[in-house]
Amino acid sequence: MADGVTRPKRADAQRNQKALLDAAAAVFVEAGVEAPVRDVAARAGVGTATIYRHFPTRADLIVAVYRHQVDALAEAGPALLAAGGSPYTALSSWIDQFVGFLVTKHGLAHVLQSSDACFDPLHDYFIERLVPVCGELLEAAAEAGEICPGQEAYEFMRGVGSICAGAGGARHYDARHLVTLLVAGLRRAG
Amino acid sequence: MADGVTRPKRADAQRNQKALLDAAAAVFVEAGVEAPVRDVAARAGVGTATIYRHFPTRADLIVAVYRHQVDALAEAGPALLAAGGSPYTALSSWIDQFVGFLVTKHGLAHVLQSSDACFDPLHDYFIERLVPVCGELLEAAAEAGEICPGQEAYEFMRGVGSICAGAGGARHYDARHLVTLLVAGLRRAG
DNA sequence: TGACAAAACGGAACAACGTCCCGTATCTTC
DNA sequence: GAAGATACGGGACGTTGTTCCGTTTTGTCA
Repeated sequence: MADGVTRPKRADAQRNQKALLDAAAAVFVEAGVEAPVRDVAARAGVGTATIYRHFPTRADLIVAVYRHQVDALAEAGPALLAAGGSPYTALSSWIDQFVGFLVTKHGLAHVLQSSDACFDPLHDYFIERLVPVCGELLEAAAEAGEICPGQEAYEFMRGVGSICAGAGGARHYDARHLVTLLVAGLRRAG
Repeated sequence: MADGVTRPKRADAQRNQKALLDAAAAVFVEAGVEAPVRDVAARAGVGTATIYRHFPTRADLIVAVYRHQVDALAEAGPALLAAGGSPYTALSSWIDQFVGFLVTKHGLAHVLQSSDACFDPLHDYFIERLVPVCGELLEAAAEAGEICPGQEAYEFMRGVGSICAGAGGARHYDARHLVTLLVAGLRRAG
């Protein structure tokens, strides 16, 4: 709160923060989100301590890199519902978008479901932004009688995330297909 | 082959191997299968190199600890099919047993789906023993018209494993329930 | 029984990584 | 342009996986 009154960051700090974000985005693509901190720092041309100053935990850095995309996903949910198709179709499409997001970010799904406290900020951000949206979609589909009611949104999202995490470089493994099974299962099992 | 002609291991080697298995089983319960190698060695009262001599990779140790239980699971599949219930019920029960096995072994599901080459022996052992069994169950259920045909056993097992891996200490996450959804999805989606 | 060679052992050593500390450099403000 | 606050850089420390090498234990054969 009261963003305006806080003194602006020093120019070099702003520069380094941007350099770190760019470097992290590039390194994450090449080596996954679990790439060594030193690599990100080196690519940004800063010392290792600087990365900790700007992003106390790795999770903070990951959140900063992907915040826009997560927000876009969060906004896509209500849009799909409002688009007029059936709620189940909207749910299905949204989950598919979520899967598409996760499987293209090497290692992201993996750390997302990690129980390591160091990733809590990441976990919390995803929960805060996406679980409510998923909850709306599930509820709408349940009210329309398209799926069995009572499915917890958090649990479901985590299940989808887990299935995506299993995709890490495996052949003969189609996360999209398995998630389709999971979504289809909502129609039948309670 | 020709087990009889290979010279038996030295007495101290046999002793240490047993001590390591016992120690590993205990440490895995307390700290998960990713517990530090030093901890297992210390609990067994041996040096760190000894553990590598007996079990070149961590996966070899894990396989040795859980081999009996995996074998029992593999044998349970045909038994369930022969028991007379519907193939879908047999499949469902068997998968439930698999889930029960995984969720009680901290971290096992997690390393099972790891892409780290160090876990390949573990991965391979599970595939070799369980995928064929799952394939039989899937095929039987498909032939009985209870599920859509064409589901790859490996992919399905891996999906179940991934869902279990997501359970690592999370509250509000019921791996069994999600797997039930996945199994139910087999009936509907292709 | 005693000695010798093979087998196995133990702990130190090395490398990779996450994290933190402290002396130094840079920036803002006046 | 000087002073104080802010931020920086790279080295230091702790943890873990893995390997090397001098030492000990074991099995065997005289």
